[in-house]
Amino acid sequence: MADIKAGVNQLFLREEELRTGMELLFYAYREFTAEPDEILAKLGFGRAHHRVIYFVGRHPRITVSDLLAILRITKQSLSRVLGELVRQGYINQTTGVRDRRQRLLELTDKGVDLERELSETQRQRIARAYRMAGAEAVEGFRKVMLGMLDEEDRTRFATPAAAARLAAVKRSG
Amino acid sequence: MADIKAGVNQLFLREEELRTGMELLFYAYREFTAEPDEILAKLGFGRAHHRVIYFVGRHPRITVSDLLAILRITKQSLSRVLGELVRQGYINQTTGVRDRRQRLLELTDKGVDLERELSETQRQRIARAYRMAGAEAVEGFRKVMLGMLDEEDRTRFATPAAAARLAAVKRSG
DNA sequence: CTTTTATGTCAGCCATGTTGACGTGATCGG
DNA sequence: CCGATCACGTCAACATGGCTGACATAAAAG
Repeated sequence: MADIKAGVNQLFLREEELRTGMELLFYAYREFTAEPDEILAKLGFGRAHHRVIYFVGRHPRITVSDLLAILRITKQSLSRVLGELVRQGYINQTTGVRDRRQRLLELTDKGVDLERELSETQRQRIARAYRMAGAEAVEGFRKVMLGMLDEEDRTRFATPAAAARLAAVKRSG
Repeated sequence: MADIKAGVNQLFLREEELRTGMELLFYAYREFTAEPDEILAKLGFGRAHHRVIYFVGRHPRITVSDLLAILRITKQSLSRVLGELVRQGYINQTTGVRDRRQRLLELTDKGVDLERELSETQRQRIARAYRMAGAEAVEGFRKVMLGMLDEEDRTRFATPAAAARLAAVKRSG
């Protein structure tokens, strides 16, 4: 009897704990995107533009295919926002050297400026959270977040060196 | 000279660390929503329906205003999805007793079933991440995630007791 | 030389957010 | 008790950003 009650109670606590985790993710993500969204709106851009600018900034000379794999959207969806960013001078396209079918993407100076402005508030938010929580908590945060990813994506974060090697192999324009 | 180099390097490490955090959030959220989205699509629903079902399930007899405050969308946007869910028998509306202007929302049995099905994969994903990371890491995860929220939202998670009291006061239909 | 690949483009659809205007019934404050 | 405010609903129009399907071109690969 005591055993059963303990079991049920533990199950309840467990579910409550998991739902708290789900909600933390929801609220954190919502607030994480709110501030850049305001800046973007003034430029006539949306969150999709931000994602493109961010990942092109993060992976200079990335190919369109690789960017699509990160974003997990269709090329038609990407082309709309990417096209605007190129036409308005935030992103450059250069033909790949090794493979001339590729269009390698990179931020212009204007693009770099915008990227920094957009991610500034986000970096500050994370920096604040890291400071408040402490180094040990940050390590725990990373472990849990990594555990949430599928195996495939986890490799992206395995070791910076490994990720860099991977990226270099795939690029090599 | 050595001091300057160290400073610059530390700045670089710090920014790299923050960007890794940003990306973890992006990838985790993306994968977190992917599986429920598939189930929803089969029913002709979208992620917006999921959010409504989730939070109504989480806060039985919640008012429309309170739900709007959680979701941070307009009532017109909410009414579209909420209306569908009510018409299709996933959610019940009952007139508030203390304040007859209110429409208190709660899941029907059908709604509870769908909610469980939708959140099942998400709970599994979090449970797996928690197991892999360990109890101490989970505590760190929670600390960091809380630090990402604005003060206002943080209170929602302060202590379960406080949150329950708050909710009870606001409801009391 | 044929096939596959990387990319682009046109057209149309859908989900979900927005603003603005307006209506109804319930509550509240003076 | 009456006017203001509040909770909620609804109609209309629009924007963003996903999607599918079809088709085109140039380069690489076999």
